[in-house]
Amino acid sequence: MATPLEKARKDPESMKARILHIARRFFGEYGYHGTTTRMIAKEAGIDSSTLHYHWGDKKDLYEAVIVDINKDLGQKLIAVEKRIHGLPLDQRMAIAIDAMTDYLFKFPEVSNLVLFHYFSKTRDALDLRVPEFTADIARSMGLTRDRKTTSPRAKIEVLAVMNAIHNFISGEKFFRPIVNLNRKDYISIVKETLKFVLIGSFVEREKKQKSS
Amino acid sequence: MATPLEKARKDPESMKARILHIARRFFGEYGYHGTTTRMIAKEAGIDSSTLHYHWGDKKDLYEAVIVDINKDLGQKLIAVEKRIHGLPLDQRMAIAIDAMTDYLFKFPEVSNLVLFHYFSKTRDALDLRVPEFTADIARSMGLTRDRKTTSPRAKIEVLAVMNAIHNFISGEKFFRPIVNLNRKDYISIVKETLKFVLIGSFVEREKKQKSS
DNA sequence: TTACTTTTCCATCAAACGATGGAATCAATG
DNA sequence: CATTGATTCCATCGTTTGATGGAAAAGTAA
Repeated sequence: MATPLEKARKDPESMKARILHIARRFFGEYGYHGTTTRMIAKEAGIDSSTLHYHWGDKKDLYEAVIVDINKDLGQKLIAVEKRIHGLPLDQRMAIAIDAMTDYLFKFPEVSNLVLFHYFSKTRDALDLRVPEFTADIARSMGLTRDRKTTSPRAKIEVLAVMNAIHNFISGEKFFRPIVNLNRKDYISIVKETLKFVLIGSFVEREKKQKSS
Repeated sequence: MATPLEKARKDPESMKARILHIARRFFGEYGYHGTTTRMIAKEAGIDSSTLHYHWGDKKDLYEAVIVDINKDLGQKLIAVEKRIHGLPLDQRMAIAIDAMTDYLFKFPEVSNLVLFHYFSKTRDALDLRVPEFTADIARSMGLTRDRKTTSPRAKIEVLAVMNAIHNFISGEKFFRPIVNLNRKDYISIVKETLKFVLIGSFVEREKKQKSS
């Protein structure tokens, strides 16, 4: 029952996990085609055939990476959901944005890989079913009227918020020189701006809805 | 004085322009490493050596593509700026979001390439200086107090807005199945949502600033 | 036509890439 | 110790990729 990925996640010291971790970073930075198995193997200090021994083909390793980061992301989202449950909307959003931003700045490959997966195609036909969080987040943020279905509008709103966060993490190397700030200041100004831009409209709408 | 790119931009019927146009699409969809010169040549119905004859190395072609889309983008931004000049902030933002969204949905490679350029590295050492629009947009939107300098905060705000737009264009193939809408409805709901999310906070802040 | 230039294709190269078979090494168990 | 299984490396294969030289074709001007 234990898949290779589960094994690797349980024992972070294993070579399997070591390779997976490095693969996350490289695939995140250079994308699927921009990353070679030799790059990963060299960084891990092993031969590329050892990599193949543990994870099979490049495609298989990439799929494992995608599944891996989606598990991490899902766990983090659940943890955040618990923290904000029951609070008023503005606090819910502020805390969620802070927490997710901190987390993603710590593991930027997650944002990198999510965005790569959104925005680019791959020549190799790899079909990976990725868990879909938009509906859950929409529910957690109280954007769904109906308990069961989530409207397209609500999902689009969630995507707008999530992507806004991912962008500043993945785009750091490009954006930070533009604003000319050190990493610490960049992170703090990003968090401020995200909260400023993203929260206002939602809170305002909620006010109007309650008053009517 | 006429660079190859300028030539190609002036005569859209030429083989040079034809290759450039196809290269835009492929580099936008598959990224730099995900695109092969053979793919582009095949799509253009020519031999890859003909491609090389016109544009030189792959790196050179890619650079030409980046410069090309940045010129297009710059021209579009200037055109939009003229339309919104003098209007109140909420209208300025609404019109700009509408216009840019329409434009980018028509030429999605532009968003694709911009985001690729933001979020991913390339193995080949290609250093392209890309024109930087954030300061101009910030000025055009009235986010700069000082005439000459643009604060980091203002630039980050501009990036947040621009990226929000790019995301929904580049992410269409991924997001549209999630919301399960046809293209027309997707575009319209994206525009609505962008205006809803992005405009509110800025207008609200301006109100407060004026009243104080 | 002829002479010359521009453009295109064909054949091919060297390097990089993903992948594999098999020998060598290490670890665990009796 | 010997045996077995798991792990790692080395050598190498077949393809793909970017790139080039040179012939063929198309276009231009006298």
